[in-house]
Amino acid sequence: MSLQIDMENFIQYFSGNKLSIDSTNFEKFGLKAKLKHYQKGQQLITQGQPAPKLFFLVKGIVRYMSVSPEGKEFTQSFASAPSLSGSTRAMTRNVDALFSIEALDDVICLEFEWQVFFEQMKSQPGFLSAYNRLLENMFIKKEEREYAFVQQSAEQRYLTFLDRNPQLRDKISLKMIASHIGITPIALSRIRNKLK
Amino acid sequence: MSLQIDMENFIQYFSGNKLSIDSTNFEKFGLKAKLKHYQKGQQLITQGQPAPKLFFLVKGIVRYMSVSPEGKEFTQSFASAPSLSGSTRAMTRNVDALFSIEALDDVICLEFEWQVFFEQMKSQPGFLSAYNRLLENMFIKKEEREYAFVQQSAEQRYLTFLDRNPQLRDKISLKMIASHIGITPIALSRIRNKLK
DNA sequence: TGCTTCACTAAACCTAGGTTAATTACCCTC
DNA sequence: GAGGGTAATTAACCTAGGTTTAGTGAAGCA
Repeated sequence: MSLQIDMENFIQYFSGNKLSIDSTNFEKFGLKAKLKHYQKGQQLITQGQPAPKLFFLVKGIVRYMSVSPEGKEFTQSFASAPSLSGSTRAMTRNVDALFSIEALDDVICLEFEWQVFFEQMKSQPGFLSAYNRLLENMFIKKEEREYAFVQQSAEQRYLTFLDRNPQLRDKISLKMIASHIGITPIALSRIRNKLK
Repeated sequence: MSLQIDMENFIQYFSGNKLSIDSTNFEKFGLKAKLKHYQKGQQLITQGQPAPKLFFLVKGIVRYMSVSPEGKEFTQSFASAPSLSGSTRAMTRNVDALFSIEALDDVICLEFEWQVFFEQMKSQPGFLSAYNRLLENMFIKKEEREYAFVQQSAEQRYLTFLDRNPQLRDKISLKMIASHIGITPIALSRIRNKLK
């Protein structure tokens, strides 16, 4: 897989988010990106450590997860290629990451230094609007999740999850789904049993 | 309170968010804003209805709240002047609001049509960056809240709330705090009793 | 072939928080 | 100052989901 093709995907991705940049214009930017490969289980960023990087997933699936002081795992979200990935908080505020991003299968991605990326991109016409659009979407998703945690039962959250993420169904374990919807694997097993 | 002073606050607010616009530049924009007054209990936007407006709170406190199909209230958040207010989802996606915004005391605010506001502002140097910054902050807050709901007990969430919102403490009822941290007023009363 | 590890399930028991209902304490307004 | 609302508290009881422990089956490995 050539870098050229990856950049095409990247541009495509942003185009879908209403960013109009022609690819020649974009090429010089490509030089700043590293093409990386992560094996299943490896971490792209690590909880408690600086995470100044932005990733563009070309292939594979990742999971955002953190471990509480008491040792409980929580899965904030999943992301599958093609998509942008990284910790907004850690990148933009220059603080340590509150979660890790871990590869759920073999992952190929482009890696950018956020500060450099943002400095270069913010002058590109349309970039800031595309980034706004992205942030709005991210915010709206979190809002929906907040609502689900407070107003819905675990069973409802599980059904919603299945409904919205059919492509993940066979890729991730019950344990991960459970920690994403905020219950224990045992509780999810009970729910499954009840549903069938 | 003159409109002029309100615009000053508004500019000030954005300046704090790294937007540099000189006030003369801004004046022509001011003509598009309506200065509004809401009595305690009135709604700025209403759940289930279009909410294309952006508000700049000049005075007062509001609460974002929704009622579930089963009739349970949930308080998404509070906002006190000076700050921007509105439903990101409803404004930017042109859909009905999922929550209401209700005045908790007498509220004075500037009211903008989001579409017009955004169209005019997006060409102002610095505005898109300021808006990005705002969205990032909003997202990070929701992330923290998501984490709290999953990893913390109701008691911990209550203590965090008190800690972070000392200015709200005497302005809002126990019922509202309870519905904000995701429990019933009765449960919160028990927690208070246990704590004292 | 056995040994280990990990994913999932199942049963028994526990607890945080929900639900219902009663009680007090306030404000209102008439 | 008598009624009617609403806010907060308390107690009794209930339930969703957590915890502990045990068991099964598949995957990896010596």
